Amino acid sequence: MSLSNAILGFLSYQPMSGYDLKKVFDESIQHFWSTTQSHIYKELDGLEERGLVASRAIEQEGKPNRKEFSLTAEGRTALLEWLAAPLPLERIREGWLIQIFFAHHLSNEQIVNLLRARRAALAQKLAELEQVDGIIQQRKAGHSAEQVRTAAMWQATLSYGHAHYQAELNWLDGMIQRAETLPE
Amino acid sequence: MSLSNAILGFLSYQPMSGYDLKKVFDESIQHFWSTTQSHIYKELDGLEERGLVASRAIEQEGKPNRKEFSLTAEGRTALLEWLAAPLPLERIREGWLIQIFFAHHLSNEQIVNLLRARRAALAQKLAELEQVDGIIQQRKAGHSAEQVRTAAMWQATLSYGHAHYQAELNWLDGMIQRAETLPE
DNA sequence: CTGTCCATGTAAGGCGTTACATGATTGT
DNA sequence: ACAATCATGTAACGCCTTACATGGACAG
Repeated sequence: MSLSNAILGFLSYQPMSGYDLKKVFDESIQHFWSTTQSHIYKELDGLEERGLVASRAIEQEGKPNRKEFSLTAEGRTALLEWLAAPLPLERIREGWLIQIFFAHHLSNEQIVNLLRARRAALAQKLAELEQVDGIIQQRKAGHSAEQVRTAAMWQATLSYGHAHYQAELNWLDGMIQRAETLPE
Repeated sequence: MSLSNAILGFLSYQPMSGYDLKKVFDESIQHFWSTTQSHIYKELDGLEERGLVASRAIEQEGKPNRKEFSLTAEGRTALLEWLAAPLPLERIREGWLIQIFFAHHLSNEQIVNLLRARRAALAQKLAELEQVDGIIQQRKAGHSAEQVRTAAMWQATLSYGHAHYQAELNWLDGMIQRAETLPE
């Protein structure tokens, strides 16, 4: 559901091939939604069957032919409907909390190692996020209402990631202290 | 991977049937990991094939027979190994951020509605978390090192959820303000 | 001459959910 | 009378990932 709507969203800007879509995914929403080429191709098939997108073949010289997809009127309607209706909350699903839940089987030192390793990985993700911020600044050039709105929403997804990583970092710092003084 | 290790984790306390496992899942880790009975049964089959758990049939009167699973020595080793090794970070995967990313297609009012709806849902989840806290207090009775450690880790998963919900709530409050004054 | 870009896909499998089937016992 | 609890599973499907296949153009 999310993937197909993301595809509709990108096609609302301009017609694109599956290959193009993979690139824009990686450039703009990869920090909160990743996907694979094969999945995109499959999903495009489904979308076409449902009449939400239409394709046309484009012959090219020196390069493989392209299959370009564009939004149909129904596709645009479906996108707008999906955008406007609040989604049900997905519950937290963090495999690594299972580790924490049963971590009392480990030594305090092992627990602290676990937490520190995660802290380091998280700090690196945060740094990567800053780079996405750079990309947004580059693209932001325009001043039309539409461009300001688009940039604001992009930035919102970034600050969401920022807030979450930062919250977890703080939690980890507190946990590391507590784990050090647990009765063995 | 996570589910099978969660099962091993619970079996490290005592032998249990698939039915029992579903209950302890719902009582203790449902706030960050949900699952279904059918999935548990399937996973138990796999675990038994791999020699990490062993089953025995127990006949009962007036009730359906049980199939009780217990950890084997290999199972215990596998659990301890899995617990001690840091897991790779799973990337953020929030379908609803796709909504936000393309929300510039909506009116400011619609965007604010979206944010407020999520805010309400989130506040309710937070309240539910507080209830889990009550359950922990009940169980905490003992004072042995083992009991203190177990309770501390349980509580840690709770405060993790708390931190995340609270961070998102704060983010939402900021976003609602910004969305109200976006150029249309 | 090695690797990356362009471009489209197939096949297989893992993880997870929903719906369904069965049937006795106990509580309201 | 009706629903919940106890207890185990099967079948079908959805979402997603990994690995694989193909092949020309172009840059180092």
